[in-house]
Amino acid sequence: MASIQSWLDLADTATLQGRRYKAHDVLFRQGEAVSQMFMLEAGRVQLVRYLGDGSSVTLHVARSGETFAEASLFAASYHCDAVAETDCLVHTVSKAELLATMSTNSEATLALAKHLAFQVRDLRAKFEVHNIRSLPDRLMAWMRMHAQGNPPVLMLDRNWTDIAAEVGFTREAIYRALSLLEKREQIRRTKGTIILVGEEKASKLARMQL
Amino acid sequence: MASIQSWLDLADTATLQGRRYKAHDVLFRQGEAVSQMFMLEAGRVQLVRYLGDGSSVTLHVARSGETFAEASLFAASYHCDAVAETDCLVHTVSKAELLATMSTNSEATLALAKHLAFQVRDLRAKFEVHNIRSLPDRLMAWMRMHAQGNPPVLMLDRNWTDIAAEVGFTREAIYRALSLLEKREQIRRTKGTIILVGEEKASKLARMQL
DNA sequence: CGAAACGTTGACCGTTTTCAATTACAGTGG
DNA sequence: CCACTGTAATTGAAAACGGTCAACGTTTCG
Repeated sequence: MASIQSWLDLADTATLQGRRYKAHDVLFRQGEAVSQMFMLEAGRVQLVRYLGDGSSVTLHVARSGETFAEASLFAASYHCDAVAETDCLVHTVSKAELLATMSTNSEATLALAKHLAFQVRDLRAKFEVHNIRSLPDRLMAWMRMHAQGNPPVLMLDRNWTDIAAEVGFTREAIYRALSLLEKREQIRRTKGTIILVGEEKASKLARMQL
Repeated sequence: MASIQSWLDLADTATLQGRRYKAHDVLFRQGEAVSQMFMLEAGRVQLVRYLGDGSSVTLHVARSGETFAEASLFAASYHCDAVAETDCLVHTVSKAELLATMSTNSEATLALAKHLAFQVRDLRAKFEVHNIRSLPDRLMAWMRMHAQGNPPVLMLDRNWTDIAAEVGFTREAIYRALSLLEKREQIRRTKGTIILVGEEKASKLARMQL
């Protein structure tokens, strides 16, 4: 949230408006002229594109803390619909104001670029993890990515149900994978933390047992 | 490729250097001071982070046409290794030059922001598709996302093997899904193109047969 | 205190992966 | 113009894997 505020802060604070929507409310429609960008404080917003024949594709589901419609800043009209999936609270910034600010204040633009660059890096990393088919492997990759220190230790600040969703498997499957990894001695579980055991030590055991 | 060039063009063209690497060559190492950013013209580059215990995680695999290490522009040192997976041709831009240009030329910064914003939008969309579990559904979503016109038609410029990889399933599974979708009349295949049949017409049939 | 959410494990079942085999082409050299 | 070769497109069958359902103990929180 801190990083998100950072570049929005650069816009004239006065123009930053908070606004509430109820579930199913429409924030904007495909084709409408772009008037503002958004930062979701709470709730979920669905971005959907409608095709010529009436069918649709969900392009993204924005969650609390995210900004969205950034690309619209560079387009004349929105290229998808934004509909509140739940009640939500968003902050809106006028496109015109933002562009005005950025044309003079290069620092503001840099802040935006930075925000986006990190976003890209994170999304790519997430994507890489999701490309791993095997559950144990994917989970290990996810844990490695979030672990720190030597040996790598993972601090669990969220519950496994959440993590399961992020990793892209069901809660149950994750638990099974966890106990498998523990049996293979690739990880060691303690209340609130997970220690990732080094390849060398673990892989020998794993190969024998399986 | 056009859009990628667009913001690199804004950097002093003289400083834009082409450079070749052979497979396994190292472009930069984690911890090194950031000196440049990259645009991959051809080949594949792996971005890998090493952990304290020597194990590693792949953060991303850059492919031809992509830029990478954009986030490093805002960091003092690279946070991962970049290793050529194949022989490749990259364009490099000095970080110092780029920052200098951007501090005065707000247009250049906006161009970068635009490039990144589109990247974010595309990645999110890709991600959304990958979150669909069912192969037929995911494939339909992918096709809808890439189709144009009414009825939505998909022009096949790549072979299915490639597409299968992008969609996140094996080649064989995709073929099976294709024939299933055709049987259900959700799509109609002809040499080089696929027509997406409207929900209404197709879904009735599908429900009966299954 | 009780309901709801979280953590955990087992069994069963449907979908995908794998492995294997076959067909369809496009380009190549004779 | 044809046999020849390699890659893409298909389809089949068996095995592996994760989803779903079910059951139960444990926390959490109003």
